[in-house]
Amino acid sequence: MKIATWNVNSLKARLPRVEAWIGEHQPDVLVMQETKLADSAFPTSVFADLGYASTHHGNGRWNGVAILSKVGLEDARGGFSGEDSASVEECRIVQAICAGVKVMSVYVPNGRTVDSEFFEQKLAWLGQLRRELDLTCQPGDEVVILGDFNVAPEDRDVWDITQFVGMTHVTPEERAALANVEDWGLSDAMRVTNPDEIGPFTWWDYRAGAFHKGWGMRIDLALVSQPVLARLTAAYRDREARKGPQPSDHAPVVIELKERD
DNA sequence: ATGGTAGCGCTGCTA
Repeated sequence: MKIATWNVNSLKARLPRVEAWIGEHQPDVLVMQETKLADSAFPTSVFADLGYASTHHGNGRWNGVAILSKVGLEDARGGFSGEDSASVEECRIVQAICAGVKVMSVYVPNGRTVDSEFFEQKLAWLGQLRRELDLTCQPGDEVVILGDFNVAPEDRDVWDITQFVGMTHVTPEERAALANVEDWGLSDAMRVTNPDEIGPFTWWDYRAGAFHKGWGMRIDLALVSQPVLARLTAAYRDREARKGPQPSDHAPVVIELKERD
């Protein structure tokens, strides 16, 4: 079972590349972030023609998350489960059961600057994500949270930590909020399969030729529960997808799971 | 060229 995540930075702008990527990589499940679409504009039929059931949670201009699956899509639901969560959620989470695996597509708030209200909202959002796990499932379940976390878990997950003094994505507060999610019972799949590497990076700024200079960050993650970790055979990012005309600024991350024993 | 680029959508916001 191949599960992929990709922040597409506008599905309208990226649809041809997404279709091509699906054709080449044939994921069983593909989750996306930053579709920037309203639900009514989501190209359900395009993906259906490719063999995928889909669910989308978006308002239009900002954010927007989706799940595509050709192995079943049950109990699809957008937003957090707790009451009064709509204001904090902002069309940044959608989930479904795909072939018995609880799959979540998340787009964690950017945080902008450490002294802003948006930074506090980012930390609160990650707190809500932990609460969602506590409320809706157990660590012994098969759970995968994939998406753009906008947090680099370690210093080696950015190209030059000295460039990040006073910046978001690397602060102890953000890393603690991410760790609090992982402490529920999740492992960072890419780090498990690449224990000694720098990165590998999944995002490069469009500006200043950052991609070609290697100025990237590893902020797109696949967090897996222990039963999923036991099935994990590979985790990687597709750097090729960042190349060529009109790329997203993010590369897809893929995990592969063996059949259940 | 003294921030840069991309997307949305039409003015500036978000990343």
